[in-house]
Amino acid sequence: MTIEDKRHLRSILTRQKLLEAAKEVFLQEGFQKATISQMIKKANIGYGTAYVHFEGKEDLLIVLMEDVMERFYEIAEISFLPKSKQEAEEIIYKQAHAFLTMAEAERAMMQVFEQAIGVSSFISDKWKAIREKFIQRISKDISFAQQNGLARAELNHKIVGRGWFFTNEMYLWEIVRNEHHASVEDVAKTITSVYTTGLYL
Amino acid sequence: MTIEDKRHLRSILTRQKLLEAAKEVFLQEGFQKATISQMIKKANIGYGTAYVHFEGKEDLLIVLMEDVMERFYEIAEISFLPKSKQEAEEIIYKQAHAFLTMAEAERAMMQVFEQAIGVSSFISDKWKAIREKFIQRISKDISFAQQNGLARAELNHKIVGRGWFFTNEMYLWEIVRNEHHASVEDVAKTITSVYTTGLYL
DNA sequence: TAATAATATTGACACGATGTCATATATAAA
DNA sequence: TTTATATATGACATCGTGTCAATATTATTA
Repeated sequence: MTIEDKRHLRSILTRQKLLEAAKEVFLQEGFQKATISQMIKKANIGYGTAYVHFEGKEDLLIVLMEDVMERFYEIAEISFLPKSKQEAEEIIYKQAHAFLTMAEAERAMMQVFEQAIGVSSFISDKWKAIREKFIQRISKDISFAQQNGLARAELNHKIVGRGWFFTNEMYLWEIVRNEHHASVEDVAKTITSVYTTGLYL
Repeated sequence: MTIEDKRHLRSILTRQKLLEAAKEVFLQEGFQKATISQMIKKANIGYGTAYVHFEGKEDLLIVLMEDVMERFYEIAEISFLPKSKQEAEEIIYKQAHAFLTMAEAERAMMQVFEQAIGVSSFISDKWKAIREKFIQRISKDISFAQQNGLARAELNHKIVGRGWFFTNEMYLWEIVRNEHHASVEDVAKTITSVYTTGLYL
């Protein structure tokens, strides 16, 4: 349709140049130190142009994070219908492992993201949505296991689910910061073992 | 000694006035929106004076947080020598409860602190020190329990300890943000139950 | 006591980042 | 070609920071 629209194409190109420049600057400087000036300079566009395409730094980062966030949602949506304690442990291990592996795979952008969470309530809300998605899923799974007599029914599934995700999340950030001293496998294996032994019958 | 030194007394008074004003501003505006200008205005002192007494916003907050941090260290130092699984659960519950109760008791300042952790690496390091103190203590306790045949020896005590603290810490921040929907007692009871069942024999 | 030294306070200033807006430029439509 | 519309631009106003030479206050010395 508007393939022939040079103006629109130019606009898209400008936007693209800015996004690429912004990514470079974010990775190099971190979220806080990154400035619009650095980005527009690197993209060879005018200062005001940045504000035509985005509302500011936060907006730019959110667009850059979108595919990473999408992958988190995919992990969160992994279905979970175990028939035994052992089967549960296997599935839970895989999910924890996949989750923590994301931290390693996307470390650079996640580092920027972590900084941004502390500064921008907009970005903080984005992460909160991911967190709630996971917790909702986990809690539902626990509930399912309880109904099937696999898990201790006396425990509040929401509280347990949050707690389990919290352990995973904090390990995620440690890995992102490169502050972990154990391998992703060992971490996933150990926390999963304590969790499933503590919850399942 | 220097009780007669009017200059020094005046200096201490100025510092005190600034600290009090800073606290008010921090609580009202949060860490990011709080400005030196607001503080010196409230304290009725000159702008440059603030920089004579403190290096900036971060420095001011750290001084204001010192007694709260001290109390965290006290909780972390609670000794832990259980003789049975049940005894362990009781002690661990108490510690978790005390930890989460701190969040409620110091909610206002902790909210400011949380924001500051995201922005200032200096303050972030302060919290990291508290975290490591807790984790070190917990890991040691696990190790002790393992040596006495109370806990599963095949688990890496450091990984388990970190994971356990992480659950507590995240619940702490939820409580600080007033985003929790379960009582401190229920949270402490539930996460302790899963943890001790998962770890102890 | 007066002069001098030491300490504490001050606000103007330079700097750097943000977001806006009137203007300029490039493209499309008439 | 002329007019209309979409994009791009950078100068500008605003705000917060941290510094520093100047000023005010208190102590010491002669």
